[in-house]
Amino acid sequence: MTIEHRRSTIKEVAQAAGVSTQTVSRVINDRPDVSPETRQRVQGIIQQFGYQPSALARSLIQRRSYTLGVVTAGLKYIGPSRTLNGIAEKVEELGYSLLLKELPKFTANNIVPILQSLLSRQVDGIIWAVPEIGENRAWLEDQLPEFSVPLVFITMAPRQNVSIVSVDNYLGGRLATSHLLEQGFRHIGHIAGPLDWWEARQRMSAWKDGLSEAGLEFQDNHWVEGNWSSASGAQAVEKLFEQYPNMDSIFVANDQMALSALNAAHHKGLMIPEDIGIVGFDNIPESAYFWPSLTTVHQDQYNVAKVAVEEIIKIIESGWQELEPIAPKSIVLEPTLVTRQSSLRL
Amino acid sequence: MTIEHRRSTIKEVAQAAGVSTQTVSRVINDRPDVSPETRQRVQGIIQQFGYQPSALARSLIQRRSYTLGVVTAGLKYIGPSRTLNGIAEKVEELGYSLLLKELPKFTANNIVPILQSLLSRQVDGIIWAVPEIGENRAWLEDQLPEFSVPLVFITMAPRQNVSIVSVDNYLGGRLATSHLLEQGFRHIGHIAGPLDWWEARQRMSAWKDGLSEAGLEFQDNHWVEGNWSSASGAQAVEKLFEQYPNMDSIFVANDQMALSALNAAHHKGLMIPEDIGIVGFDNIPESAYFWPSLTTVHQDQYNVAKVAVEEIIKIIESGWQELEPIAPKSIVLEPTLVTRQSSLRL
DNA sequence: CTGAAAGCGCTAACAC
DNA sequence: GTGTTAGCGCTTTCAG
Repeated sequence: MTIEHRRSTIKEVAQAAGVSTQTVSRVINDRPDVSPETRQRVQGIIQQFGYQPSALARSLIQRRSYTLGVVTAGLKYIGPSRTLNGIAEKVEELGYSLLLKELPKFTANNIVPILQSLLSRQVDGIIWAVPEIGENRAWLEDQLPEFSVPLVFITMAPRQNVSIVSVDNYLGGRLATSHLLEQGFRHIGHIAGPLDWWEARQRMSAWKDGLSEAGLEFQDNHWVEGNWSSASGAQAVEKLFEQYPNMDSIFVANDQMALSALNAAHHKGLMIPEDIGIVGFDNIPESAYFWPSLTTVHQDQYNVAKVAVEEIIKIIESGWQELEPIAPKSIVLEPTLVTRQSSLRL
Repeated sequence: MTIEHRRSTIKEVAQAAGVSTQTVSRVINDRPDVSPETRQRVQGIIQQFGYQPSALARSLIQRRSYTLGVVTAGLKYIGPSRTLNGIAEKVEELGYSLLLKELPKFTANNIVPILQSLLSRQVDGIIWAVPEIGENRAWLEDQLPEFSVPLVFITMAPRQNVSIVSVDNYLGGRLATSHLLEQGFRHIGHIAGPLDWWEARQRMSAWKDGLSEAGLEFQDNHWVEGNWSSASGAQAVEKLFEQYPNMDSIFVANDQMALSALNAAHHKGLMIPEDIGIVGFDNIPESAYFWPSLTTVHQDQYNVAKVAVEEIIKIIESGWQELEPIAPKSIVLEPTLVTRQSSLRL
């Protein structure tokens, strides 16, 4: 089986087999109405020519490309790339292809051309895997009603009439906070993610609510905002120690920043978890090998992605079979707490 | 500007504007031979209809899709996803689209269908971003001669008549080893990556050569093989300490495994870098915040990717303009050493 | 069971 | 400047 330099066409195959192009079409589409002999002969020629039908021509006439568009941003971060990983695997598994667009910035606002580009290539659906930040969902309100293909969002605040698959970030924050309380920590600080991120806000609210339900006072200098990076975490933790001298533990909004918190504690000569307990968020693979190993909230981005793909393909297929349209819904997956040395003092 | 539910066609625009489809075509392609008035009228209708030409139909007739195929594997790892990040950004910048295929395994052997699928969608070129492992380049020998579109590989051993963009892994390994020697370490162990990976072998050879050029003996129990993960690094370093008791430093083939080496040293109560020096490879962003901060070899996967995209597009465009074909070449980028606390004892 | 005709949405090549 | 014809590679529809 070789890949011909000049790809052969259905016409050439038909001529060589002495049949019409429709007959070849029937063979490659496994239609029943071809005599066994004809089918065999045609298949022989197909093999011999290394013939492969043009997905392009097919998409054009069938109005269906078996291709999904995926829009992402910040692939250099672990979260988005893990998500893309899940999408790519699941899509492949279900026999679709993937057209990838990466936004130059998380908050890119001229998304119309991106969408146009995807639609002009006849994608059957679009997965929007860009985190919800600031006003970067504003376009949704005007555009969605007249949108021509199914659209599924990954990780954003629930909305009416939109299909969404998310991890419950609020629950994750609650798990982290409760755990620290159970371990006897009473002065829990927080290093937040950038608060224009929906996810960061969710985690922070959970921390606040966790404190207040435990009857603990919350002050504005008990938390500092970071930007997810280890570098920002280093700055944040420094400031937090200053602002909150009797702090005995920190819930950090992601593992990279938590790493810096561990690092800062070492520099100060503090013992972890005796002097200061630390809990992260994400459960990146390395977090089990931090020093000490990091307690963190496990969120399965990979699985979120797979569920999103299943959902959109379900919607696509149902539309194509003219079945009942599937109502948009929010699917929320639950994170879990992974307890390790950085917080366990009981 | 709205996205119409039913996408309009060139024919509809032509009718509405009272011209032929050809004229509309000229307008959307910015051809000069249209009168200003006609052009304006047509553009008005285009705006009004929200008309967007079908990239599919265009690709079909022009035999050119302005789409690149990219084949990757192991997106859950930092390296491949960083590479994809660079590819996606550069491709976007140059006005192309990206069709993404992720192999289920690094060593998947039935790559013909993958290639077929890409070619059947008329990609203008393919970037092969799967690491070279075991025999997973075997297909190249038979297939390449008759390959119909440009193909550029990222990170593999140089070969005749193949376009390749790589980081010089051997040089990286030499930088790491020399640095440890300069710092006065004389008993340098090595935690290798999986040796069916070309990159892992390069790094290891450099370590061996570095030792022997310094007149140091090398023994087979001075190194252990890992699989890039922190978990494997933890096992490897344990074994290495056993096998090589008077070891005073380790060159670890990537940062994740180096993290485990740091961790193991802490557990053993060893001081870093006084008792044991450690150097990693990759320079992941977190490595600056390990405890202590990690000396490592910086390889710019992002830049490799960008160069690869530039190269393939250069080849594509030249082919299309019927210029001199661009000869395949190997482009090798140089890594640099980033010195931090884990190895600096002078 | 098989083929001929028409056309998906667009553009190349030519006419006028 | 503009329109007509033909056709990219395939499938749909309908005739036989």
